[in-house]
Amino acid sequence: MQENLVIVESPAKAKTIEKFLGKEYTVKSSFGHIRDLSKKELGIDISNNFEPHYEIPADKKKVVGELDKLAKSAKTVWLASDEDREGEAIAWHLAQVLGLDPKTTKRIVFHEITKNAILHAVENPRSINMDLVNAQQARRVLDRLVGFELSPVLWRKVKPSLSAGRVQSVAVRLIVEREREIIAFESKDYYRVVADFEIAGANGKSGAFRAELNKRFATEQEAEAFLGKCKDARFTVLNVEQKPSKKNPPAPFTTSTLQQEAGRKLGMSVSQTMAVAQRLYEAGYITYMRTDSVNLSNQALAAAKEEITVLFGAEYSEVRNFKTKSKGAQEAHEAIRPSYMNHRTIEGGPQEKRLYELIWKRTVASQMASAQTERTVVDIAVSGAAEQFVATGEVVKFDGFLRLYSESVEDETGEGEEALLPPMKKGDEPTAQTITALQRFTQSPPRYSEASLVKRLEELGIGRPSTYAPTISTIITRGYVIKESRDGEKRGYTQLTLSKGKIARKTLTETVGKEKNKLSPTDIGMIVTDFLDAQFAAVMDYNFTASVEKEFDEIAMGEKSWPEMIRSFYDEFHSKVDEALESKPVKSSQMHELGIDPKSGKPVFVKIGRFGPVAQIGGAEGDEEKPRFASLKKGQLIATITLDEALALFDLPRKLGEFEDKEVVIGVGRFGPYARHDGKFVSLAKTDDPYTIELPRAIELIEQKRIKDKRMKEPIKIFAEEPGLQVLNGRYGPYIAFDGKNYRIPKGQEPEGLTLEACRAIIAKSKK
DNA sequence: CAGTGAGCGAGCTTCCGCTTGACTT
Repeated sequence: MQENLVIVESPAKAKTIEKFLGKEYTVKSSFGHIRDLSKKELGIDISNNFEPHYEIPADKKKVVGELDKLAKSAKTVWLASDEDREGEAIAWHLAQVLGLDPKTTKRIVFHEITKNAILHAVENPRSINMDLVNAQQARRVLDRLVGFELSPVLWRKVKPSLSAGRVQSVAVRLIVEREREIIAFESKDYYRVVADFEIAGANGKSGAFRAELNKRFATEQEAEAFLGKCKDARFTVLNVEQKPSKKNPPAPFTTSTLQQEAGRKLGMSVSQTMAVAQRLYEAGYITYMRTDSVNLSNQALAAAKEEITVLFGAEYSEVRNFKTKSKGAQEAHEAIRPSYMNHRTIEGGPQEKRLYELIWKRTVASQMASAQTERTVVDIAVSGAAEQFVATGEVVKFDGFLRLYSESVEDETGEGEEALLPPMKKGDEPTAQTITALQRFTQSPPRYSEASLVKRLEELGIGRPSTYAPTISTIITRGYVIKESRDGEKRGYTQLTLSKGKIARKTLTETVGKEKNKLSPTDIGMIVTDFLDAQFAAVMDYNFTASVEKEFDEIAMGEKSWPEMIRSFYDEFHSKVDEALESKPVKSSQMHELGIDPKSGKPVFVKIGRFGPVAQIGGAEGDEEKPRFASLKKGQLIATITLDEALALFDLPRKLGEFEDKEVVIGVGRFGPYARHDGKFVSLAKTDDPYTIELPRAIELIEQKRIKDKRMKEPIKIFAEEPGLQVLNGRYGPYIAFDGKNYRIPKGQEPEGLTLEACRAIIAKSKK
């Protein structure tokens, strides 16, 4: 009989802890929650104090069965789930399901996976904190009520299969509101003036530097007038100011900041980042990746200090403790950090390596000295003008953490580069080589990226580290939001240059609005947001989560009863649900007229049709002829599409001509632009434009596809001894086909290198 | 799954947070 059973949430954690605890302890994992409200029904008895009905989901039965067996035969069961609301609830559900005796069941917690922390926890067990459990039940019940009452309202009033919830609906609202700001934004132009100066140095060598005028001009005329004044002006250094400044390293990674930096520096999506981090965690390279804590264990602090001293010298080390700023943080874990500070790199795929290195650098940098810089600001007067030029320079006196890491910023403008300035003093008279007035434009706020949306949600205290990635995928799969890149448009701008006493005017072009993987709302996203906002303002409020969190905290402190808290929310909420069910359905089929089609003379409409947003020519009242339809492209909105854009949609499908006596047709389908020939589809390349592509190129694509298909069908490997066994290429990668059945090849095995014995082993193994 | 643009209307859809495999050809 096993003396002790310890139950944690994660299997990787269980493995590590088992090593620390020795032979008398078996450590198992619950794989997260083991019970939940029914999947199909509400699972809450509203008239009976919101009594929840919990079930063990089908995919948890096995784990629970195993734990039950072990618990029955153990003398002491230790519940070691995380120390937060959800962890406490997991412990309670385990105690309930496994029928554990409160007297012999011990609840233990630790924030870091170190031998000392765990031994200390084992020496200081407590019992389950029911107040904390109740706070979790309140959270769970509230989310269920909101989600399962709002969603059916949407099915009835807007469209089937839609969803709404405390987190996702607010996430969509953020994106909708940002889009509306962008639509309403009117860009204004202005002129900024930059001068390239030269100044004679002490040793006869001259130094060059750049300065910007402290005033921006509203019109070209004003800018030109100023350049005119500069023609014969004298430039005098008025003031030189030097100020030391200090830059501190950023805190170690949390889930949210890791997602942001991996997005910006490595171009990874939020879900990619989490998948790679999961692999690093399972391989033992990093600590747990779903955390809101910036805390590092003492052991980690000491290891970082040692590593920094070895790599850069003791003067680069500075031990720092960071404090969590984000709302609602529960801090059950450490920050995301390398398990071993002295492992600068790891074995693994390129993504694993890069993400690990990022985590390593960020963690180590957080324990490094501040960077010391000296900023110099020089004001330069212009004779005959009130404006002044300002040159700023920055010299790094001591690089500190910058030697290892600098945090990136989203949507950098690239303006205001800071360089080293040549020595100058008051009264010096630099000469202006060229003075340039550049037309610039004010910019609309940027669309959210996945990571910047996560950042905003975290600031609002909405969602948890484990839900950021799933929330994004939910709002995309529901069709509320799309992730899209835009090429941008060309725009001309004016440049005035004063050089050698003459002003030259030039028009240059630049690309604006180029975006990669940004989030924007769909028409349905906008309609649902407006509907919910009008009917359920309380839930859609950005502070809703924060205010219910406050109440959950009061429940956790034992100051409030959870059914009472839910009751005071629910009664008003439910009456709003009833009201909304009485309201008129949202007129999603309402048509907006864009204008007249010049070819047919008929009106052009856009509306939400059965299959989404659609443009329509004709079909006005009294028109006998059948209207023509064309679906809007991804990213086009009913609110903003122009007549020309709508008309362009009718140019597809296009017949290009014939190839091998069969028609070649270009269209745009669910998977993007395609060429259709002889009943087969070939996707166009990213560089091909469906509106301009010509027959020879389409034939090229069709022939390429044929070669590829043929290659796919050819077996990777066959064996003379066993002709029925083949290694083939399939949709999901290479696999083994044998005796009418297919077998996947385990990770880490090269399909080309498989021997017949190895294949048979794989088959035998999977048959078990 | 690569178009579709009605009128019999069944039965279905959905939340947030904790955690990982299982498994498609």
